[in-house]
Amino acid sequence: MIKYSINIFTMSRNKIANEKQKDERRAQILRTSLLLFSRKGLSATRINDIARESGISQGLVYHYYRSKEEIFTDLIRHACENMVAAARALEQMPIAPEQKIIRAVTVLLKGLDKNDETSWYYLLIVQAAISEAIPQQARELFLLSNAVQHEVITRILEEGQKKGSVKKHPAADLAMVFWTAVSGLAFGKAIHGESFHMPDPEILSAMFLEDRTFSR
Amino acid sequence: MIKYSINIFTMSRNKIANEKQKDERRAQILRTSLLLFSRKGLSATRINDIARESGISQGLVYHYYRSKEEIFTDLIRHACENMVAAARALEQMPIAPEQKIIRAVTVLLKGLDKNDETSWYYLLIVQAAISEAIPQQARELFLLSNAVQHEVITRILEEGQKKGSVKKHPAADLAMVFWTAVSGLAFGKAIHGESFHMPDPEILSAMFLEDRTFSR
DNA sequence: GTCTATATCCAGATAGAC
DNA sequence: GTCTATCTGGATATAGAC
Repeated sequence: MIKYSINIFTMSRNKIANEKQKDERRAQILRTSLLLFSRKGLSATRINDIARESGISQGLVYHYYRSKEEIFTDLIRHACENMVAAARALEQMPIAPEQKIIRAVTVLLKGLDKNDETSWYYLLIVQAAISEAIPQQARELFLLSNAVQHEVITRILEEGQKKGSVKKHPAADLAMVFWTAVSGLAFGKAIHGESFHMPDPEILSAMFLEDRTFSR
Repeated sequence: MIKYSINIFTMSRNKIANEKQKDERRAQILRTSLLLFSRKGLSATRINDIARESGISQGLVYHYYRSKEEIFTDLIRHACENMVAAARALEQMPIAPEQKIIRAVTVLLKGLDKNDETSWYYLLIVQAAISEAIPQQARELFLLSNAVQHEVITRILEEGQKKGSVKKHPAADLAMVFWTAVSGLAFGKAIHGESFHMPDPEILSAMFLEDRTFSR
């Protein structure tokens, strides 16, 4: 009883510390899971691999997550939130539409090229997109963020078409080719790993912009 | 003894019939496996699923194939052989390089759009490419055929550049973007299924060819 | 919170009857 | 050739000691 009451303070501090440590552990599990999932996919990745690579026991993983699927879905959620946030931020920028396109291409290519968590996220999304054997929730998150990204790029392209800096194909089609190219690159990266060298962003941008956009 | 000798003829005929039936069964297993692998990937596809979808028992699968991996590798081999053969055939055609590019784009897009075995093969290759958890042999086949395809397109692009019909970026880079776009489309197809509508082949071709190639 | 041990389940592969 | 029944291994998830 005494022990209990005099420890309210201490407990409170410990709780905070514990929460912090718990978050760190979770982050650690997420990080190694991200790497493994992005390389092998959900169903070929073993909880055991995740535990070993995280330097903890298999049982402990279940202290932080209820299942492998939950880890996966959590990662997809983070990935999607980041992508959507980036898309919205891009759209809000006070620059010309063609500059937004160039910037989007540049940022995406750089992210893919970096060979760190950022690129792993792309590959994870590729994994999630491609297999039917992923959690329902993860699939929904992915499709939603996909739709948002497509809409944003479509709007930017349309804006550019109005002022004549973007090629005149239907904007939705162009947007589709845009994301197609990006996923193709993520894909190339997934295949060839570090030896894959990204194309010059200009090659890609040029595919959507009118030539004069560059020459002036 | 008698039974044996009088059956030499019959056996011979049966053997032929059996061989034929065996081939059909194998083809049947391959077809259903192709569909399943292309949708869920190697490790999420169960031998049991393959058996059920093929209308046979699980045990019987092992009469025709030694393992799940063998089926997978067999499929990849077929896919790669076809891709390489198509690439070589394209290169040999007696038409202008820019026409070869247009034709390649058209054929690839049509194949992806068809929603039959052809498109499943693309998706299978995507599956194979993306996961580290595939048989070594399958990976090697894939990388080899990839290299060949890349070389073929590079040569065609270079040829076109000489006569001025293809854009002047480094040919190897353009070729990479070419295959990147194709895999991106396969990828889009994998995600959105039948609702995914392929872009006009011209949009893609135009990304590699000089404008005058179309207008003249 | 963390580990080890273990229960449970499921999938790949085999054996053997028909 | 085909099936059913079974073995075996491995992976998820849980229980319980510390």
